[in-house]
Amino acid sequence: VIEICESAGVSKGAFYHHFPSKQGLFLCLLEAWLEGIDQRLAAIRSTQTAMAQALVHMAAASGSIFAEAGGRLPMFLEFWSQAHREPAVWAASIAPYRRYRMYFARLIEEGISDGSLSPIDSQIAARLIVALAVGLLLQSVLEPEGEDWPKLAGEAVRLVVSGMQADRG
Amino acid sequence: VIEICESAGVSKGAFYHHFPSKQGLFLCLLEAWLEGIDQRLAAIRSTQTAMAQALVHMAAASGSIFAEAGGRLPMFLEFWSQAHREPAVWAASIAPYRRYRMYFARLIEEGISDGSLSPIDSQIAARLIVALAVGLLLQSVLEPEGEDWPKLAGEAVRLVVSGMQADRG
Amino acid sequence: VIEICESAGVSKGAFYHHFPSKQGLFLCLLEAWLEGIDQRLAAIRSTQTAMAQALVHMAAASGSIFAEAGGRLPMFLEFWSQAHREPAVWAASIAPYRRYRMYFARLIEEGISDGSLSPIDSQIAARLIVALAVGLLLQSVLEPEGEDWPKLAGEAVRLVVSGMQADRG
Amino acid sequence: VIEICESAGVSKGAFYHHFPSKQGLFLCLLEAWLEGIDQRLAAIRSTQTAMAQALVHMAAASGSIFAEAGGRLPMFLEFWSQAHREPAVWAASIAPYRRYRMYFARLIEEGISDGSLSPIDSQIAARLIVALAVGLLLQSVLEPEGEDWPKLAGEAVRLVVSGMQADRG
DNA sequence: ACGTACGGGACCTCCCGTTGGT
DNA sequence: ACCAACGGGAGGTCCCGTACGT
Repeated sequence: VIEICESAGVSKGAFYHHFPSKQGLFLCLLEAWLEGIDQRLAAIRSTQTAMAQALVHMAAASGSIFAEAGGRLPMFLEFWSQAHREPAVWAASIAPYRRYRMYFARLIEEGISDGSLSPIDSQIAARLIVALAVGLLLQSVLEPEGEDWPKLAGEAVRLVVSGMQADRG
Repeated sequence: VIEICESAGVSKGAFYHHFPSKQGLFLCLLEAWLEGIDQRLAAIRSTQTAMAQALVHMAAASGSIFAEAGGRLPMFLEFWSQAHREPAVWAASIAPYRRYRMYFARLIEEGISDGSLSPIDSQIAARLIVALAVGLLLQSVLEPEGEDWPKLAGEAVRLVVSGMQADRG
Repeated sequence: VIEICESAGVSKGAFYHHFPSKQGLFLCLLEAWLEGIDQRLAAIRSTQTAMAQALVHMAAASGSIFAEAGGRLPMFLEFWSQAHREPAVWAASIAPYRRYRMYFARLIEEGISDGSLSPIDSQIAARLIVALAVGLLLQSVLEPEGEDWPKLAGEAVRLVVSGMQADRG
Repeated sequence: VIEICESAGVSKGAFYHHFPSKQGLFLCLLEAWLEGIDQRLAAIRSTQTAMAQALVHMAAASGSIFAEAGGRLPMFLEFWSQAHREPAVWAASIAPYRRYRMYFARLIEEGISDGSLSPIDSQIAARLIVALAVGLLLQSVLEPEGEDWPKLAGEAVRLVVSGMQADRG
């Protein structure tokens, strides 16, 4: 907290006037970050009619997400490793996980409806997408250099979508 | 550390007699865990001729891996969050990543050779596999209940392999 | 201080506009409280001719004093504990003690004069009265429920006055 | 806590190795203090056959109690003014109050049995005794100089016992 | 090999009082 | 008269690792 306040050029008193706790700040930052991601995803979704194409575009356009993750994920990892014991904070921290799972499940169902995807299990596919995204984000944070992560994400999702189109159960 | 020692029924003195530090213990645990995984992967690989099938079997047989991962989340989080400060931890964190990436890249190349997979980019596919595995593991430890993770992993990998077979670039 | 202000529905700015400090408020409250007590004691005293009866009536009529004391415990504790560090607080804490001691000493002397009390040491008796009053007040705020404190105070003082009448040194 | 540790010549680490919290230390000290008082009271009680005399002796022999109070009560007052919000600590802090009330109530009942006291309400009389003791202790702490508190306590209790013997309800 | 007591220091949180503005 | 934002610093707690004994 001292470090944060010094970076921001304010005092600890000011910090605790604006945030109920250190975790309160992190939850705010998390929320703001995810909101930005949501907006970008929604924007991409609205420009595409076929869901299969929308998913691929989302991955390919994930440049800003990877760029931001480099600065934020480490912070959140540290936060989570501390907040791990407090149920309330913990619940708020993993809620986004579930949200994205539902979000992508719905996208996939729409993709099945519009015919751009095979009739696969949307829940499984959504977990796959989320796991892939999280896994790639983690890798990118651990090895930020020497790899074009957005491009890799695009290719990977293209491959997965390819499977979603080909799969016959 | 105290918590760990109490769980084990020993004292801190005994702990520091066997391990150089807390991170030292975690490194040991990680190493032992990965070694076990390696052996199981190798065993599965040796029973299958077609690589595509081997990958699916690996995922489907991941029950013990998921079981062991449960409760290890704090360790992972601590590792990841410290990887940015301590080079030793960073090295230990990414080494397994690299190893599995190369391992799966080779598997995929063999799969392409034996015709069970399309001629895709093995590096990209390997990263996809690793990211998917890590992402699913993370999901499983975040929500350990109410889900058959090994089965889900099997389905997910089947979907991905399906894509690896269908993909034409 | 924040708590006080929130209870009052004002802000800290308003508080420090009206009071020099937290202790300043407490001094005001103490003063106002004691003033009210003084008036009530004087009123009772004026209705009684025999001092022994006056004392018993004062105790029996202490209902409002006990009622007001309820919830003031934090204030008393803060006062007492700070009296050792800050001379100003110390002075404000013991002044009422001294005043009441002298007040009751005079009452007792008058009681001896009018024959309603034995010729006891008025200083000692006054300290006894004050100590008893403070002790009962403290008990009442520690255990506000399940006890009729004014009645108990009346009985206790009757007992003490009984001793003051019987005592032969 | 820093202050305490510096006085004791140990480190904070050592402190929290021996006590669960600062309040834990205070509760230990309180317990030790009260235990000493209990022993002295029991010793006096055992040397006297008539309870009325025992009470007077207890008060007259309270020199060590007053002497110790000067050093400890301020500490406990400060402690209580902080622990005021925590129910568990608070309960442990006021329990002695109740214990002494019961203790003296029993003493008084024995005094009534042995004929050295009139048949008064033992509960009321016990509260009176405790209130008197606490009130005198508080006064002695606030004004440690210029007064022979043990002697005053002896005289006061003699007066009260006098009332307990004379009282006819 | 193992245990107890301890050192040292970081960390979050709290809270009184001030300040500039309205 | 009143308020939000803030400064400054004390304070309790936690926890990794060490020292010394057995």
